[in-house]
Amino acid sequence: MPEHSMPPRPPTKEQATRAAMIASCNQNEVLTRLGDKWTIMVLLQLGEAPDHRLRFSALRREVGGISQRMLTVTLRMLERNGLAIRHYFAEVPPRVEYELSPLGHSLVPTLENFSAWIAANWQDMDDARRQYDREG
Amino acid sequence: MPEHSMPPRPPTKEQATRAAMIASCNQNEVLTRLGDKWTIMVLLQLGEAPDHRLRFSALRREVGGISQRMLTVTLRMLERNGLAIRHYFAEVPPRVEYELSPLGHSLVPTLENFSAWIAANWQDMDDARRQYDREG
DNA sequence: CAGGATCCTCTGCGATACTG
DNA sequence: CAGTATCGCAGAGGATCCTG
Repeated sequence: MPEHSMPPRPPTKEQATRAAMIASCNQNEVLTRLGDKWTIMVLLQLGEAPDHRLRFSALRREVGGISQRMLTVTLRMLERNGLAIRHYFAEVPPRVEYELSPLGHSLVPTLENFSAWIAANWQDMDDARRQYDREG
Repeated sequence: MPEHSMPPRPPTKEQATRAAMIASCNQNEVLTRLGDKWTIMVLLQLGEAPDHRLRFSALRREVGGISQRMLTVTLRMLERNGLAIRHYFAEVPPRVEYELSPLGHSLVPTLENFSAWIAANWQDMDDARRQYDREG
C-alpha cells in the first residue's frame, strides 16, 4: 500500500524494523524527529512569539518558505510529542493557535543557542566551503 | 540527468532555485545541513573523543547504525564546511583520522545541550505520544 | 482560515560490488 | 582500511484542489 496523503490523526506506525531500540538508539530516533529544519524553525518562532503562541497563518508567515502541508505535519508532530498545544476556536472563519507547552518551551534555549551559533559562524563555514571547492 | 552515485570531491551544486537567499534564509539553509541526525551524531562523537579525533572505522562504530556511505558523505560535508579536518596517512592499510576543527569544536557544547535535553525529556515525549495516540 | 486528500517528483540512503 | 561507483526504492515534501 503506497500510503500517500497526509497522516490521518494517528500519524503513522511507530515501530521501526526492530522493536529493539533502547536508550542509545532513542537519542538517534529523537534526533531524527527534532533535528529537521522545519521543526526547529517552528519551535524557534513559537519561542519568540508573545505568549509563545501564534496562529497557523502567522506561524506560516514567520517561518517563511514552508508549505502549508509541511507546517501542518510539523505542528501535528509537535502536538503529538507534547511540545505544542493546539487551541481550536470554532469561529466563523476558524482560528487555530499553537502554543508551546512547558516541555516545548524548555527546548527553546538550546535551539536559540544553535541559531546563535549559526548566525555567528555561517560566514566561516561559507569561506571554508568556497576554499574547499576552489582547491577541488 | 539522474545524478546517482556519490558526490565527487566538489560535492554538489550550491545554488538553490533562487540566488536570492539572504541572512534569514541562510539560517534555514544551514539548519538543513547541520540539523540532520548523522551530522549531529558524528559531531557529538568527535567531541567526546580524546583529542576530538577518531579514525573512520572507530567513528563508524561509535555512531552506530550509520552506513559507510553516509559516514563518508557526512564527513566530507563537515570537512567541506570547515568543521572537521581530514588526516590521511598513506600507510599500508590506509589510515584516516577525522578531527574537529576549532570551528567544529565550538559547536559541540550546543549539541551536547541538545543531547542532554533529549536524554532528560524523551520519556515525557514518549508519554505524550502514547496518550495522543490512545485518544485518537 | 485551517487543513484533509491526492498526485507526483525528487533525493536520502541502504545494499552491494570493486579498488588503491 | 577507507573509500568510490552503481542501482534502486521508500519516503520527504511541494503543488493543487476541495471542504467545514
